[in-house]
Amino acid sequence: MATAPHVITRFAPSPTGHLHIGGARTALFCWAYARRTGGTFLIRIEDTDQARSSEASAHGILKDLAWLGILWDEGPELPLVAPVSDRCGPTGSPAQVFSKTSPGAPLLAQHGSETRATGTIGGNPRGVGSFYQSQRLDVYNAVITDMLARGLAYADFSPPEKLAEARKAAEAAKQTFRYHPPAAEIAPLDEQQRRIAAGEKHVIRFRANEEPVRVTDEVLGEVAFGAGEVDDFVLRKADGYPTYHFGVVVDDEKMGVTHVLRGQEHLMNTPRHVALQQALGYRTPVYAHMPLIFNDQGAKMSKRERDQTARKAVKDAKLAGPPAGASIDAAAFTAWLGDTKRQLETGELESLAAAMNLALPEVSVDDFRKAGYLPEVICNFIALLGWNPGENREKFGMEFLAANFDLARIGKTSARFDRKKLLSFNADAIGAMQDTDLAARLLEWCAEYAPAEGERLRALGAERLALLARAVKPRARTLKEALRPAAFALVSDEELAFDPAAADKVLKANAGAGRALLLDLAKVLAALEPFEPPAINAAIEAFAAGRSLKTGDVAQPLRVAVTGSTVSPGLGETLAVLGKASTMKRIERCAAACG
RNA sequence: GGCCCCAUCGUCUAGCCCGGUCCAGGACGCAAGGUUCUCAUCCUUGAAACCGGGGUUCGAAUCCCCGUGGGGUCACCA
Repeated sequence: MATAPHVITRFAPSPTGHLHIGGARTALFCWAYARRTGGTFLIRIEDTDQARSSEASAHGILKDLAWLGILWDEGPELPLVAPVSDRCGPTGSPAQVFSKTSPGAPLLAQHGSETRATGTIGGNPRGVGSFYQSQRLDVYNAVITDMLARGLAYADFSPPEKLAEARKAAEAAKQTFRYHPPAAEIAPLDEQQRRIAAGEKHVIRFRANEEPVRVTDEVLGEVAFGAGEVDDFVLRKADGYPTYHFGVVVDDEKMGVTHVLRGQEHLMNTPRHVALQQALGYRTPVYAHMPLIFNDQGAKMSKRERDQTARKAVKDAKLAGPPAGASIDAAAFTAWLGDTKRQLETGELESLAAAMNLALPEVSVDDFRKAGYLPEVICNFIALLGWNPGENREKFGMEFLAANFDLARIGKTSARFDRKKLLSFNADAIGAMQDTDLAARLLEWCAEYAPAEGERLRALGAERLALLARAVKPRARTLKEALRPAAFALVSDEELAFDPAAADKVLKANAGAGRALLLDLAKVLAALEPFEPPAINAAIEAFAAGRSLKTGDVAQPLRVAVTGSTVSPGLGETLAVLGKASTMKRIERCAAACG
C-alpha cells in the first residue's frame, strides 16, 4: 500500500442548473473511491459556457453535495456547520450547510456524536486551483500558445454558419461529418498569428492525427476506436473560453487527477481526450465509465421528464391556458404546451404543478430533498444503481462505502431509477431512526420547506415532539409525509375541525351512542395518571372490556374527538402528545359540536 | 445513419472473470394469509428471470460467433 500511487479523483459539474441525481452518483463514487484508497477528492467547476453558467447554480450544487455528505478535500470553499466526524458521520448523518432560506444562519446540529462547531469544505492545499475554469483562462491560453507553435493546433477563421452548412450537407448525404481539412487549407502559422493579433474572430482547433485510439476502461474493459474517429475539434471558443474537452484534459493534468469516473455518456469523448493527452505528452488517467441511470421510459434520466409529466397532465386536464395560481405567462405556456422539446423555468414548472396539485418526478437532488428524502438514503440508493457490495447486502451508509467501494464491482448495465424502491428505503430508514433523531430531522426539513408547521412542532417541546416522532415513524415514508399523521398536533384545540362524515358515523349514530361513550371515557382519562401511552392504552382497553365492547368501539369516538378524523396514529401516543388538558378540551369541544 | 456500450424475475441485482455446488439467491413491487383501536407498521407464504440461434464442452446463466433488442454519442453544451 505504501507504494500505491496517491489517488486523486474529481467531480467536475457545469453550473447550469441543479445537481442531477446522476451527477450526484458520479460525485459519490469519486468521493468513495478517494476515501477508500486514502486519496484526494476534488471539485472543479466547469463554467466555460458563459451564457448558461451561474454562480448561483455552482453554489447550489456545492450545497447539495455537502448536504448529501459528499465532502471534498479540494475545491471551492463552502462554510459548513456539521455534525460530521471526519468525512462522514458515525451514523451517516449528513453535513449541515447554511440554510438556503436564511443564509448565514447555521442550522441546528443536534445529532451525530462528534460535532464540529464550524468548518470549511474545500480549499487549495496543493496550490493547483483555481477550481473555477473561468478563472483559469491564462492556464489554457499558455497551452494553446504552445500547441500553436508546435503545430498541434491551428486557428480557424471560418464562420460557424459555413460549418453548419457542411454538417447539414453531410447529414443529408448520410455521411458522418468530420472536420479534418487537408493541411493545405490551413493558414501558415505566421498568417494565423497575424490575423489573431488583428483581432479576427476565430476558434482554435486541435490538429488531430489519424491514429486509432485504444482506451482501457476499468468497467468496460478495452474499447477501441477506429482511425479518423477523432476530428479537429475546437479547443478554444471564439469567446476565448476553453471547450469542455480542452479544459478537462488540461485541468486533469494540472491537478494531478489519476482516476476519471464519469457517466457512460462520456465514453465517446474519451478518444478525443486521450488523443489530446498523447499530443501534449500528458498522462492518461485511469478511466471508469459508469452505467447510465434511466427513467421509466428506459432513457437517460433528465429534467425534461418533469416537463413531460406536467405537459401530459395539462393535456389530460384539457387546459387551454395556465391554471389559476400558476405564475406563467400565457404565451410561454402555450408555446411550451405545443413544443415537447421546450422546458419551463424551474419556478414556472413548480407553480404549475402546485396549481394543478401535481407531483412532479424528482430528478435533482434538490427535488428529493424537498420531497423529504434522507441524504444518507439517497446516497445508499444511488450507489446501488451501478455498484453493489455483493452478498445480498444493499443497505449501507457512507462509512461502508468509504471502506468498501471499488471499481471492480461497478456494473455495466444501465439501471432504471425505481422511485418505489427508494421510497421503501427511505421509509425503512425513518422507521429505524431514534425518536429524537427523527424529531430533529423533521425540524430541519420544516425549517426549510414548511416553516409554519416547523414552528408548531417546535412549540410542542422536546419531549412531546419525540413522542410525536415515534407515533409518526411507521406512517411516514418521507419527512414530508410525516406531516400528515402529525396533523392533529399541528392545529390548536380551537382550530381542530371534525370530519362531518366521521362524526356522523362514530359519534352521532345510534342516537349519540358514541358521544355518550366518549363522555364516560373522558371521566376515566381525566383521572388517569401518568398520562402516558401505555397507561392510556390500558385505560381505553379496560374501559371497553368493562362494558363488553370491542376496543375499536370506544377508540373511534375518542379518535374523532381528538384528531377530527377516523385515521390517526395510535391513541396512546396521540393523547400523550396532546397532553391531558388539550385532550379534555378537544373532547368537550367535540361533544358540544355533536350534541 | 456512422461509431460505441449493454443484455438474469415487472424493477434493482447476486451468480459470469476462475464452466458442474443454480430445477438460479436477495431486495422493491405484486398476490394471498396473519397480528392490530383506525391508518400504517410488522410477520408468514406465493407467483415471477438466464433475449434468440449457432458453436466449444461429458456439462454453459457462465466461454466464442451471429442475430435481435435497448441505450449512448455524433456542437464554438458540458
